[in-house]
Amino acid sequence: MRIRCELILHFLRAQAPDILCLQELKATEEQFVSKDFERLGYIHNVVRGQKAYNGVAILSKIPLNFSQSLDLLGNGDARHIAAELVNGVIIDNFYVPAGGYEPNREINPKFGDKLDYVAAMRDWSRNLNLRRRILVGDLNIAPLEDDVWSHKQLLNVVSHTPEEVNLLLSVLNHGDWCDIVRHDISEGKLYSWWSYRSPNWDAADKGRRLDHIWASRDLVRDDHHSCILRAARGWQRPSDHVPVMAHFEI
DNA sequence: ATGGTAGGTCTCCTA
Repeated sequence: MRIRCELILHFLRAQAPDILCLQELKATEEQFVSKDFERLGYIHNVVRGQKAYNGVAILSKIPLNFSQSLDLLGNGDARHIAAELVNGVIIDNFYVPAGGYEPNREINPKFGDKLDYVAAMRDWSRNLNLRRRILVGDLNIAPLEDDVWSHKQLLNVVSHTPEEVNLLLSVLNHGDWCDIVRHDISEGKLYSWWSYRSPNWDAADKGRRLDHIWASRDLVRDDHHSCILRAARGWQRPSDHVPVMAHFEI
């Protein structure tokens, strides 16, 4: 996040969202400098930081009633922060574990942690009274065939295995969330992430939709819209993720 | 069939 401060400010000036949720800050709360964000009107900010790894934040122009942070694995990872806006809408911002390379929890404990984390999200979500609530984040899972460049070639690749996909869909369905970006853009391939390891990301276009915005059903109206800012992947010193945006009339 | 890049830091670990 620190190395991408200028990119974030550029995005905020250009798009001026009311709220920006960040994941994988790789910074402590002390290292998270919010003065520049405050200058742009984001004065209601909440951060859950961690040295070198993880870390999540919510930048907001809208006043917040309170914030909280869940530790779903009980290991101290900074992977969630939630805030309630003054209008009563709660935003949950998650950074789901990436899960390592081998999609087998017997030989790769990181994959087991990922499965456990998403299962804990399902149990948490199931007990919510789901109204006026938005869930966003780097969920590190691309659930649909059109969320990856090749469904068949990624079936055994962490982020698109049936085990992960079914777990994520169980969070979505048991909680009765609406995948608002897919609701708004229902047809065709849709990606939010392109690996750094592919030098020609644009031409090769081997992307995945790892970043998501979900909403409780009561917030889903006819007049909202979503978009993914693909162009941001081509900016100077880009992140491998691009902004996913949704507009709500609340 | 394999390796490719990036960031933060413990010169390696995680993504």
